[in-house]
Amino acid sequence: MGIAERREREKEQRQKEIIDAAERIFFAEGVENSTMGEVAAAAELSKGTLYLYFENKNDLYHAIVLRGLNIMFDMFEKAVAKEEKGIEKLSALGQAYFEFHRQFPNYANAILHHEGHKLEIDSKEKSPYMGQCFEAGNRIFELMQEAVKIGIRDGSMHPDLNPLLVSMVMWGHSNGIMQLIESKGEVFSKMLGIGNAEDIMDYSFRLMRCYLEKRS
Amino acid sequence: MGIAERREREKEQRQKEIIDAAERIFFAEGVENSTMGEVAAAAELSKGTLYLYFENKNDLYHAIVLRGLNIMFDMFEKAVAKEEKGIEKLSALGQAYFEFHRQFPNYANAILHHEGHKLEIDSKEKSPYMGQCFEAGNRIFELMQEAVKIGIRDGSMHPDLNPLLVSMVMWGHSNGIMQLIESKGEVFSKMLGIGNAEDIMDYSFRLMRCYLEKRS
DNA sequence: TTGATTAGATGACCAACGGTCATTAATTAA
DNA sequence: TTAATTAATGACCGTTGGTCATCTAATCAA
Repeated sequence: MGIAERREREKEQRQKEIIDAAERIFFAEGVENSTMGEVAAAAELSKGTLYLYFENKNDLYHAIVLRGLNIMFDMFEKAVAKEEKGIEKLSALGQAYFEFHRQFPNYANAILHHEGHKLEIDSKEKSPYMGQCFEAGNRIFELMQEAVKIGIRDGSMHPDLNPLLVSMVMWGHSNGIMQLIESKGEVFSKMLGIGNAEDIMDYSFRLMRCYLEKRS
Repeated sequence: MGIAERREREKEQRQKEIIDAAERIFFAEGVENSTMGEVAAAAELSKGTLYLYFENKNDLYHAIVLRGLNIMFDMFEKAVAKEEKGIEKLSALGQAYFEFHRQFPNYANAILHHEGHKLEIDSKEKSPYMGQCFEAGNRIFELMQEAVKIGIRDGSMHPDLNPLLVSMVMWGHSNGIMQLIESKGEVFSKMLGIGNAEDIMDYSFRLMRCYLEKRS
């Protein structure tokens, strides 16, 4: 029964090709300024075919976001693995976060954009890829919580910290900074003469470390 | 020569009425799900008339954002005025920020959404209201910087802090947290049993205070 | 008072887009 | 060879942001 499997592989391949094409188009012009027709042309398919593989434009977009989240998760996993102490794990996560934005700015922006949209709990409009993004986000989130817990246990972090809350806050803070850099970084650096993205990100992480470290 | 002035007043009145109508529509359904036709109907005008007062839908949207930014600025001004020490001014700013979100969630969301969009330095597409939003944002930003400078001068804040950078970071962090609450707050509180928006915001500000206070 | 001038308002109209579906083409099964 | 199933198509649809020739009414000049 090799035919069914081959069909399955071909289907996945097609899907991958469409996402590749969508990345080229969306990243070049922005999602809002891109049309499904353009993506179809880039994938050398008809527009209707796209809808055999994705529910709608937003679903296709979330397929790209999912790729980004998976890359991010891999980088985060390696970051926590290479350190022993909890506080250092978190510091490594911060570096990995920045490194991800440096290496994959397009995926990073896609994620930021995705984060900015309200996620209904009983989402009427939850497309398949949107759901997968939600789960991928949760995995990343659990990675952070685990690091905080370890940090509290090994004494490198303040014992009063609430792992869940502090992870939320760190995630929010990091994305907020990244979004600020992304949206206004150029304006700030040209008008106010402050450094590049790296400097600002670095400053932010240094400040964030203040509230994580065990205060003597 | 009262006619020209009356005309001017009437024009401003019409504009105000259109923005009022747009708020009703946009806030109820979300900008993306609202049409200019709906706004026109709500304003009891034809669609074409809207374009005599606003360049496009986005410009009209930014007129709403501008209202929000002006309210925020007023609240921030009062907040810094009522405290003496720099660190307390900043703390009051944090409270005012949260209070703004509590009192004007619609304006707050509009601002968050606006913050998430890239601002080109030589914006080809800078509409009138978009430009005014940029300036209003700068005024708010200067308010924060001033508070940090005062805090450093009066010794209530760490002397090594860079007013410009730390204001940027605070603004980014705050918006990041608010966006997280807005987009995932419900999910988190229902799934993970953590508190409401106020708790999270409060936790965030308490942590942020760690990196502002003078460390002994 | 009246005709000319001007500014504001209109809504029919257009192009572009996301999304659909009856039809066609190709592959597999009988 | 034929029937049945699956994949792909592109003409088509409804909606939307935005435009523009036309109309209306207030203002002005005489």
